Amino acid sequence: MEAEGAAMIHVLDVLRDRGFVEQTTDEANLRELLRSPTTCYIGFDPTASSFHVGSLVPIMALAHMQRAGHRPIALVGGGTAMIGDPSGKTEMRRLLTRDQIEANAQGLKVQLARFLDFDDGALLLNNADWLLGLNYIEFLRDVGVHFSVNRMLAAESYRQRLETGLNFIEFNYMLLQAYDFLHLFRHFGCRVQMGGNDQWGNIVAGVELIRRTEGQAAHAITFPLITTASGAKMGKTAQGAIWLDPALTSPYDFYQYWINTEDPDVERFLGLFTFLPMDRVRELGRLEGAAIREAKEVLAFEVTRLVHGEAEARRARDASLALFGGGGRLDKAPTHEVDPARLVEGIEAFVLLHEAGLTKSRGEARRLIGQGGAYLHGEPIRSFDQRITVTDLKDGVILLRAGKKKHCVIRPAREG
RNA sequence: GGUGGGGUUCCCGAGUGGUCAAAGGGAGCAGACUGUAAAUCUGCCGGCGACGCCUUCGGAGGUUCGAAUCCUCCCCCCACCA
Repeated sequence: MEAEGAAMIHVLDVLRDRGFVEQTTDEANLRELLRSPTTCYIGFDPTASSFHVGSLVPIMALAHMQRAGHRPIALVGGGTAMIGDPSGKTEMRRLLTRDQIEANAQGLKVQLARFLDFDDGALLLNNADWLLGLNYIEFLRDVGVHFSVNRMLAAESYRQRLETGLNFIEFNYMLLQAYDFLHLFRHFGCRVQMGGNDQWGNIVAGVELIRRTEGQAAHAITFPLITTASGAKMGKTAQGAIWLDPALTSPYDFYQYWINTEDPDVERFLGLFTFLPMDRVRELGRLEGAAIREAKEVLAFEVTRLVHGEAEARRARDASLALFGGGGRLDKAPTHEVDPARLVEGIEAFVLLHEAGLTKSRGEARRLIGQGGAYLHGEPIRSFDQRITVTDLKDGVILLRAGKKKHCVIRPAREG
């Protein structure tokens, strides 16, 4: 790989350029280290069977590493998940059983495989493999000795929790994560750990542990906390998290999430969540006014393609264009089927709106209609009990809309 | 274990016998304005074929014509002390 090395941009610059880097340990040495193939890792919590958009940053970072010729390790925290990382969080996490964690880890691997090539060096490990068998006394003697409680208490990650209460099990989290790093260093020659900036203290604890026990240098790279321009956490909406699993968040909804990106975030997100060349990213970022929608379409399409594949991305885009622009196909749009017999009689609008999942209750549907926010084929529905019947079918479907963005295609169910 | 303070609708947080489905703020939703963006203004914001009915104020009982509000027991949380 060194053949084209001269022309290649250093990974660190790639990451920095794209907005991945918040802080690093001693940059000169890190930079030197990364000139040759290096093993690096990021830990992921198996607290669910799917990643959500918030995990895309570390996943992309690992992918960039592999593209640059390094070996990425995705470490599933099967052991640490049984404890719960207190970093930055105000409440203790609920503990999971081994079975749940195992099942979750399987789901995560499938998703990671879209970004990492496990046949070409990338590894998926589970720290339960070495943490669960630890002997307490030995651990205290070998690892515990290297930690100063005073320093741990000074760590930002523990400071907040000190005010509300931090229990002993959580207090040990830093030691275990440091031990993970040491283990990976010993068995896989891993020298770099990456993670969110809230992990800084934990990562550096590992770096120090390696230096003290092995006399070797290891490094840390942390990512900035990614929030939207208005301060919301990435991937969280009022409806819940945006998942990568298509069974939890449909490709259409996933695509819509990105289309609705706030203007000031577009360029930053293109850098973080796509592999588009930065020249192209900056070019798209320069678009202004309504033209910036074009950049959002590129963003939405690219991210959806990475996560769900080309075909699904196209279908999501088609459905989006069909519902919002006209033209395009409705195949993948949200759909609700009703019994044709009921359409002959007619279904009250507020009932149908609720059934189609456009409102949470019938009462909400009534209010929506009352406020003029419910539409039938683009026309406001006038009264809450207006009957929707077969005569409302157009091209075999009825298009309902709640507000500006929530659509549903009503289809008569086929007898079969 | 002791003492004191708490658990209210998605979140924060008022409310100490009726006027409470419960102030205020946030979040969310809709309309206007727009570009499927942001900001702003206005309205909505437990459920129900609905000017009424039903279910909510940690849980279970009780007092009362009437309880989120009073009493009893229980559960949980926090602070200080041990």
